[in-house]
Amino acid sequence: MPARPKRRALSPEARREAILAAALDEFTARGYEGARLDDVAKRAGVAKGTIYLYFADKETLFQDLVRSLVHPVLGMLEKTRDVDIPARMLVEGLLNTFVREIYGTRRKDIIRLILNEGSRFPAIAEFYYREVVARVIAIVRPIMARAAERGELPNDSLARFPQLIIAPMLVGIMWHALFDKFEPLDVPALVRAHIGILFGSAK
Amino acid sequence: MPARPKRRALSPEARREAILAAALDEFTARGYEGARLDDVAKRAGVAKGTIYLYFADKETLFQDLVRSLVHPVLGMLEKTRDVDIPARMLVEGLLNTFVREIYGTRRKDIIRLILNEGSRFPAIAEFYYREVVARVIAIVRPIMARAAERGELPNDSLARFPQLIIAPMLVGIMWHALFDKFEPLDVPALVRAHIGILFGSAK
DNA sequence: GATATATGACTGACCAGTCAGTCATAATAC
DNA sequence: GTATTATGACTGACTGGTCAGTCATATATC
Repeated sequence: MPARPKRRALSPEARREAILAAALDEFTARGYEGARLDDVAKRAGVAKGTIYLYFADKETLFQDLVRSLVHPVLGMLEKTRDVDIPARMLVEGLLNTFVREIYGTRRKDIIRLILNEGSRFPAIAEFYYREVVARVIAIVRPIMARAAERGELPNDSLARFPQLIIAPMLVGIMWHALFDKFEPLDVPALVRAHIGILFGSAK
Repeated sequence: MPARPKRRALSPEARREAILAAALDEFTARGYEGARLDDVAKRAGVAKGTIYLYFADKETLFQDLVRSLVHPVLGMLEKTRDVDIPARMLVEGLLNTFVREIYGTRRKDIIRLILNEGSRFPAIAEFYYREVVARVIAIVRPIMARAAERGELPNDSLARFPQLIIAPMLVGIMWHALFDKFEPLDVPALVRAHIGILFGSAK
């Protein structure tokens, strides 16, 4: 039990994590431009110069932050590839995972950060599109098309517009950030209602 | 045809409009923090000091900009109040208006600005919630509830979560700003597909 | 004591907001 | 109608403060 952590008590990896965690807090609270590296440093318990030992500059810090939080999700995605399951099961799995692993965690803040700052960071937008959005669509689309052929779905709308599947989740994230204090939104219930509309209410 | 516009060629109102138009461009392109008033002035063909003759400060300029673009929509809303029409007709009208008057105009940039900066401008978020979001919900909810009772809708999901109605539009706006260059999205078709899912495809 | 790591005072660029001065136009005088 | 004076909208150089990024120095580690 180290009574008081001496300097350099943390491993380089742990220090990097501490800086990323602090950066998440600051970027989330103030946006990219508004976040100050002095505050990130203070929050991470580190001097400002130390940040520059781990990250080239503010933009790299931001991009590495996004990547570090998006990466684990890519692993989950891999598991869902090349499966042949009923459409409803896929969508329920996808949305439940989303509620649990993204809406229920700090990752929702990353989604918001990407949506908010993405147009000013083409590299981030492209990275996210290529690594996440395109992959999810590539998984979902053929399964929805098959479901439409089989008559599990009344038509091919979801195959043509897989965006319709996650749209309510994104709105849930935005609502939570902007309007929850005026009118709280029960996002898990929202998602259940959404699934009911897409596939007909379960009995 | 004035060969070269003399000083004070514009009416005060026109000058105010010019500044707001320039501000829309700059805030849209760079976000609130990123926008520089020097650039707004240059774009409006005005000296920086002039901006301060019309607006108290940067924040006021931003808020007045949002209000000036949201205001006309409030008028449209009024016309939709206290009607008793079939749910499908209301939703189609609402979404078509959205596509035409918001997605098809610069107003979509205002929506994005509100979604992006709203959490850092509680005044804006509250204004937008109270003046727009809450009103739309107040109009839509009873009509959806009635439709559910009448059997026009299979259940009361849309009455409980009117957010499900506009969610695809918001995703359309975001997609357009972030991912359209990688994979274009046909938003009017998206909306038609969405209506088909909500109410069953029209024959 | 040599190397690796960390610090935080410092620098320079940047930018919101200011204000003394300008000048086109309006008002008044003749 | 012309000259003189007054007005205030407009200008842009300037100021004060902020903050990303640097680097000489300090501290830990072996």
